[in-house]
Amino acid sequence: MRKESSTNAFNEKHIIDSCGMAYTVGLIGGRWKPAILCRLSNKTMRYSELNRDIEGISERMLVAQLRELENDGIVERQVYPEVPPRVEYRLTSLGETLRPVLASMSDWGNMHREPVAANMQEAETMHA
Amino acid sequence: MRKESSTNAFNEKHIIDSCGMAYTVGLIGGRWKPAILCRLSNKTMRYSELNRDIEGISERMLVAQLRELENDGIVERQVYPEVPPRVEYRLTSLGETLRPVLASMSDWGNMHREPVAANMQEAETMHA
DNA sequence: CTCATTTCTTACTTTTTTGTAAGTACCTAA
DNA sequence: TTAGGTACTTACAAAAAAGTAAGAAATGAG
Repeated sequence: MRKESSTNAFNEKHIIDSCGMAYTVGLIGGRWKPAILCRLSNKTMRYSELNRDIEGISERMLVAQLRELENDGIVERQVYPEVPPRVEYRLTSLGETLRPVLASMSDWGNMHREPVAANMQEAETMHA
Repeated sequence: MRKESSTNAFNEKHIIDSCGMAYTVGLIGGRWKPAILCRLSNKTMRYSELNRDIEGISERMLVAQLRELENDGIVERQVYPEVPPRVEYRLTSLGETLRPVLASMSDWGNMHREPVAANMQEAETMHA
C-alpha cells in the first residue's frame, strides 16, 4: 500500500511531473509489466494465457499489474458473460501509441545484451 | 543488498534474459535514473550539478544510481586530479545508442500526460 | 449435491528500494 | 591550525514491491 505522505511518494510525483521519461517508465516499468506489454503488443490474450505464458508470475502479481495498466488507460479488459469466465486483455488506442516506444526498447535490449537462446524467438516476433 | 537466492531475484534474472524490453527497463528504470539520463542525454555534467539540478535526490541515491549506470556501461565517470575534486559524468558510446530510445520515451511521456508548466522547457531541450 | 473451471481476492511475509543523517578524504587558502 | 569545498561512504530506518498460500464466486456437467 502507498503512503501518500512519504518523501518517497512525494519525490515520485515530482519527478513524474517534471520528466516525461520518468512518466513513461512509471507506466511501463516494474518487474512484470514489460513481459505483459511485450505480449499484448502482439495480440489479445486472455488471463489464463498470460498466466501460463509468463513464467513465474503469480496470479496476485498478474492481476495487480493488469489493473494498473488498465487504470493508466494502456490496456483494456473485456469480460465475456460466460461460465467459466473468459476475460481478454488488449492494448487500448492509447496503448497502441506506445507500441513504437515499446518496440524500440525491445529492439535495443535484444541488440545490446548477450544473446540468450530464449530470446531468439521473441526478438523475431516483436517485429514480425 | 540483494539476496541471490530469492524468488524475486530469480524471476528478475529470468525475465531480463527472456525479454529485451525488460532488460532495457532494468537499465534505465528506477526512481532517479530517468532524471539522470534525461540530463546526461543533453550534456556532460559534474556530480554537484546533477545534485543541484535533480530536486529531492539525496547524495546516497545519486551516487548509487550513477554507479549502476557506470557498471552497466551507459555512463562514464571522469575524475580530474584537482582539489577540490571534480568529477564529470557523460554517456558512453553505448549510452549514446540509447539516446533515441530515451528520446522516444521522453516524447511519449510529454505528449500523453497532462501538460505541466515544469515540462515545457524540458520538452523543448530534449529535441533541440 | 458435488465437482471442475476460470478469474480473481485477501491476509500475511519476505525482499528490495529509498530516505536520513552523519562522517571521511583531499588539498588549499587564510 | 582551522575552515571550506567537492565528491563521496556508511549505518540504520522507513516505505514499497514482490512472493506465498489459501479462499471465493458463478454455473453447467455428472
